[in-house]
Amino acid sequence: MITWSPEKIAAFQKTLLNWYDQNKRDLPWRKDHDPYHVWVSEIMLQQTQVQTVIPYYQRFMKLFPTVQALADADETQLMKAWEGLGYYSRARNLQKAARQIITDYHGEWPKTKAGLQELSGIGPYTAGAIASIAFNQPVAAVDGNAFRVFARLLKIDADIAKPQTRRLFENVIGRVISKDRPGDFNQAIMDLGASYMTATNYHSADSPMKAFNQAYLDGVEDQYPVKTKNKRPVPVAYYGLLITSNNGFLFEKRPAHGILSNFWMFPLVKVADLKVAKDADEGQQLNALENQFLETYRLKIHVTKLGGQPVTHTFTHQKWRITLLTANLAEHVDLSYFPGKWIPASAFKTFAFTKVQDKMWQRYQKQIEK
DNA sequence: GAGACGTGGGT
DNA sequence: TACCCAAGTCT
Repeated sequence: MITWSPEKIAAFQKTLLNWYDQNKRDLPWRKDHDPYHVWVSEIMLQQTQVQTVIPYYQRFMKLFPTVQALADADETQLMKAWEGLGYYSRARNLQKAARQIITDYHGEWPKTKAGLQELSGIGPYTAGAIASIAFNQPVAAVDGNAFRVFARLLKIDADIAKPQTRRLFENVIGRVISKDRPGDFNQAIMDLGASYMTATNYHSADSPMKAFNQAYLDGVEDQYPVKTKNKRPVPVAYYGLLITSNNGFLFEKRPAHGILSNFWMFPLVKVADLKVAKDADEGQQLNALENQFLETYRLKIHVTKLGGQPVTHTFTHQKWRITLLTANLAEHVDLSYFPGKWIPASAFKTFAFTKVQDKMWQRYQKQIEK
């Protein structure tokens, strides 16, 4: 696949690292090569932009300065620290791995890529990043940047959306990576991918690496990388319930698996799950919803539609459209059949809210003011 | 190996 | 609007 001569590889490394030395981004997790710092930043940066991560990283390090502190953190505090960052299993796996390091490894980090991948939440990319940056191992760290950069440099036609393609890129990078400065090499590729060689609006003509960019030299850079398109999010309709009593709002603990798992949220009922005819009107749906609450939870509610447009929220694979309903209950109703509890608004700040939950709350307040 | 898993930014 | 993209991993 790669046809570069040893001389060209050496020139590539030298040009790249010289550029990196002069132009590397000054980021909070680059103050040292502490594996804990590298690790937390890499997890946060998965599918997330640098500017989004910076404040989260800084707060996280103040709250949990060490692997031990993270291992000891309580669930609520951890999720509050991750609130709004998304892909929440990252946070749970982070703590799981911290506990693995403390108990299984007696506080000693595995220092190889293979060893690091044994830890929860650490896959081939993150293992390569930690191994190279923190432990100076000459291994590839293939993220979206590396895929994009090397696909263009070498005009690699493999579909980067396919899992098997990773191996090809790891092989290529294994041949060109600097054995002296593998961590800096990998980070330089990321900085290159985030500056001159972005996905759209790239500026390869100004890039320090343009002489090595075969796609650019051939005028076909717009054809790389090759990547199959994502599927569009599936629309899902919900009723969102803001049920009040003198004890606050009724919250439901979401299931342990699936989207937004384990969060305490305003109850959501999928419209498609209501036992009504497909062409039922809204009145029939609300009636069915009230019946379902009575039968499933032994709760007799009378819902009222809240004014305003439904709340919408788009995830990677689903597009939620939530019609908000309100209801009021006496504080002494029996909640023993309902997987939830009353939470006063004054205590909301002690719970981690997901974005969609926050939108529901904002919309409710706005409508109530009227 | 395809699909699930959040959110914010850009066009 | 409706995409696509951003330092991926797990099942």
